Amino acid sequence: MSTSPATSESSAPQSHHTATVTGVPDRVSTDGLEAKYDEAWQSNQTYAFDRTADRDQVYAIDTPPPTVSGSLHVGHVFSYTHTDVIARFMRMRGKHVFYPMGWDDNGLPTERRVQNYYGVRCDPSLPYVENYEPPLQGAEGKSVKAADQQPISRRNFVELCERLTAEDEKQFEALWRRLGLSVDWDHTYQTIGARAQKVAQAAFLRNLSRGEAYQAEAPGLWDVTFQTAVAQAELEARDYPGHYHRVAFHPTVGGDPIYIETTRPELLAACVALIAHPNDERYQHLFGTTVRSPLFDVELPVLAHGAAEMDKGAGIAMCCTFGDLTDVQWWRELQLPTRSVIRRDGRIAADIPEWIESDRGRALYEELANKTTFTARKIVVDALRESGDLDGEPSATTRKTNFFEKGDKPLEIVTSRQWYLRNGGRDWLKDDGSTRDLRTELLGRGDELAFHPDFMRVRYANWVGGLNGDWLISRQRFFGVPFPVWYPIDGTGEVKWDEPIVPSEAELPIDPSSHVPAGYDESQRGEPGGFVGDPDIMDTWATSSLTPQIAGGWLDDEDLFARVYPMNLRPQGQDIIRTWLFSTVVRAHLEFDALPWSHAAISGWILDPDRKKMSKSKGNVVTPMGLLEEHGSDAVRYWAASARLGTDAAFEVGQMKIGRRLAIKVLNASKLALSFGAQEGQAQTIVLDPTSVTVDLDRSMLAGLAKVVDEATAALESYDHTKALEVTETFFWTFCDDYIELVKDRAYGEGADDASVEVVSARTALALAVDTLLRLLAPVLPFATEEVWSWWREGSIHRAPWPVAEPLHTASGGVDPELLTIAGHTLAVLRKTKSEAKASMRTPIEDVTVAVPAAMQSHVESALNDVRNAGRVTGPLTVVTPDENEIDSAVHGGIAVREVTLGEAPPRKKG
RNA sequence: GGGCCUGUAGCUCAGUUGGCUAGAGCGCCACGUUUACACCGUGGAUGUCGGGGGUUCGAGUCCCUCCGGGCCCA
Repeated sequence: MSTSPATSESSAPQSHHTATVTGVPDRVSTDGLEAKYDEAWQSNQTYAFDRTADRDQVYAIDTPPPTVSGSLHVGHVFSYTHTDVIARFMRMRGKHVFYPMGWDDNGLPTERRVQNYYGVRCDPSLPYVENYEPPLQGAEGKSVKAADQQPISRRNFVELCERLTAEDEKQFEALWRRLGLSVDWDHTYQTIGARAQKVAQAAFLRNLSRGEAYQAEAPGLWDVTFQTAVAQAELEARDYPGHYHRVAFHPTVGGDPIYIETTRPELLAACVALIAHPNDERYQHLFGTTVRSPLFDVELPVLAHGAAEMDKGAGIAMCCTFGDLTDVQWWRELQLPTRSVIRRDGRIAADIPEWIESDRGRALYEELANKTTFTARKIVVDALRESGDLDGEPSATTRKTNFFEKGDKPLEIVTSRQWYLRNGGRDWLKDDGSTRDLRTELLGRGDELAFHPDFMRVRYANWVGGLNGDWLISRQRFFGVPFPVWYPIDGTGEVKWDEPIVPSEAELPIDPSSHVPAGYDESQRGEPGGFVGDPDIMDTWATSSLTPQIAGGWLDDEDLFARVYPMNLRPQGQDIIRTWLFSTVVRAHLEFDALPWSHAAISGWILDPDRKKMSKSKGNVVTPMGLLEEHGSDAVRYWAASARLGTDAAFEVGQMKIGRRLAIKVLNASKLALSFGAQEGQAQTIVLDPTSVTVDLDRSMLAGLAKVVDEATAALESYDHTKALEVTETFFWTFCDDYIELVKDRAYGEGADDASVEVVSARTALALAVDTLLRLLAPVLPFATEEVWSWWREGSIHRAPWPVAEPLHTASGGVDPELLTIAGHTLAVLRKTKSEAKASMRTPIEDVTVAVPAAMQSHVESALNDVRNAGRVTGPLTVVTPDENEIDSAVHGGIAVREVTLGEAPPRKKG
């Protein structure tokens, strides 16, 4: 290995190289290569980014930051390998690859883990404590009760997070290094780190100043467990068991009761109207009239709205504040009153609402106050049953209900003041009265982005087209990036939410719970005439949507940023197109009016043998490190690289074994191909001069190789690593099984010193082929190819130029690549006669007649000497022309042995 | 209910704008330890291309329909 700092080798044609073969071991092995080359690559800075490179020479990758508090699984290894293959290809193409790695330590998983590990809880109202030491260390597994957790400031909490995740990061990095990711480890970032906070806060303030971020008091989805608002992108619809209750409402003017069916009778007190479809014949006469609710006796209008489903339940629904999103729609479009009864903790509000006037209604409500929805439901249903307003008994049903993806209780809808970021989900009427169609603009960005595979574009378009609101970015949690705003408090103690005080960008990052806005001092916090910090934090995606900016040095290192942004590639999974990919496009579009990257490579899932998505809960999850140790990194990479982008792949140990075999074959075949001219224990010089290749069979092989180079290059250029691997691998096996076997004898010649043209032709062709094949395989098998490279070349193969077909085309002198195929078929039929005679391959053929279709005869003739040697033909080999009807071209191209006389196999050597 | 992907050998998958007799690897069977390789080599067998219909001289490929699997959105 060269110890000089890595630079790209000159892209001079490989023909000018003279290589000295010195380090071929007696026995080759893939074992230990990972540690050996990880260290070499690190000390040689093989993957260091050259930050003097201009933008057009740079290939920048916006790597998905894995969640550090989680654990890496096989799926990570799978998709990260796809990215690394492209990174290595681009690097060999002469690009300066910017390939940083991030750690996602922002968000609920880390928050919970820090709480349990250290026995603490974040309370932003507390002051920062220097040199804080938590009560517990490594209490993981035992869940610490909330009451026993020590409350600490947000800054202390973040510090503990960084302390805990530092360990995780080390483990993650060790795995990535062992896998052979060509990441520049000097460029790492964290999503809760100071830089990320600064970028997230600055981007937010810019959004705010342009009117892209705004606050609104609005009904929204709310998780009662985590007590935070939840965005559309975090929803998950799940089947949830419930019961239909048929409940009677009574017309104010008297008459037959009207029955509705509801799954949420506990919301009866929050009912604001009954609503049916305007075309529903059954309810025409009721529109415009009023009814009284049972138990609570509240007078309610009967209204018509198209969103009422005629074929569902009774066709008429009770509209509450708020049972579901349709209730919100009705509330907004029909200007209905707001009658909330559910608190943010999911319990029924304590105070008796003023709209309930009857004594029995108020008495019943008192029973409900402070109860959970579950208990409240029982009370209401019992009361309905008693009053006779429940028709029949509740009937079981299953319905789709919205859940927070990390939660396990159905979401409620509560009204709260929240921050929103415009994302095209809602019409944008600007202050000056003009409108902006952000949705169409963002759909256009989706069209602009090159998705691999292309059909993934549809998922983006469907999501953007289906958005029903702006992006809710505030969360009522404590751990995360705080909103960098304060609010003035007027003389009466009223908080002026509409007049946020913002810091300058230079002050960022700030925490409004401990920093003080300019012009105030700490004593004024929370006081009339003073200020109060925004208590909320940002949605983690509000930071994660800025990874290209965070990794690229935006606002801190504008020189770097100009060289790497916008980036070239966003690799990720298909599940987060709606979140990570889309939100990143939104931020880049708003801030820079451009895409954040030009390509998106979407990897599929790993499925277990039952074709189910592999998951931890299945219990049989293989640890990635164990996998790499068992099979070797090249082998695991081979398995990953065998699966196309966008396609789910089976977890297949068999495929890894094939990869391992390929890696070992690369070592062994290269060892042979490079050592024909070697003297025992001496260095051997190989001149990689294509003009030395003079024999037609050798030229034919190079012609085939040239085609492979073209195909593999074209495939990788279009992000089809599978195709590139397949054509390369197929050729490599032909090279081993046919070409090497055919030329072996000639390449040995009369010994190492034999410099006859035929011998030199074979040796040179072998070396050129090894040189080319190693480069073609280097992105998938970085370790084995680097090992071979170290035997005879300078520097790292991973900084060597990607092969080009032109010199190989020239060297082939126009010889048909089919020649090798046909010579291979001829050798195969000779082997077949021995195999069928159950004879050793060493058995000499004393006399043989081979039928060769006329069109192929000249090719057979030109390779005849090599064919004879490889087939151990010691006597006459007669070529005859078969009749048309005798030719079976499906078998060995139509070549067949007619008559054969086998000799006596030489005696076995002693083992 | 809408959208997207998918169904090819026992298994995992290729199969280009429709074009000769549908391929590969694994596994399986038989043979063979030849100075690169037993973590090996050589040879062999293996198909209702999910079903049905249509377009075409010709369909694994295009169209319709049905069935199965997966994902996303209602």
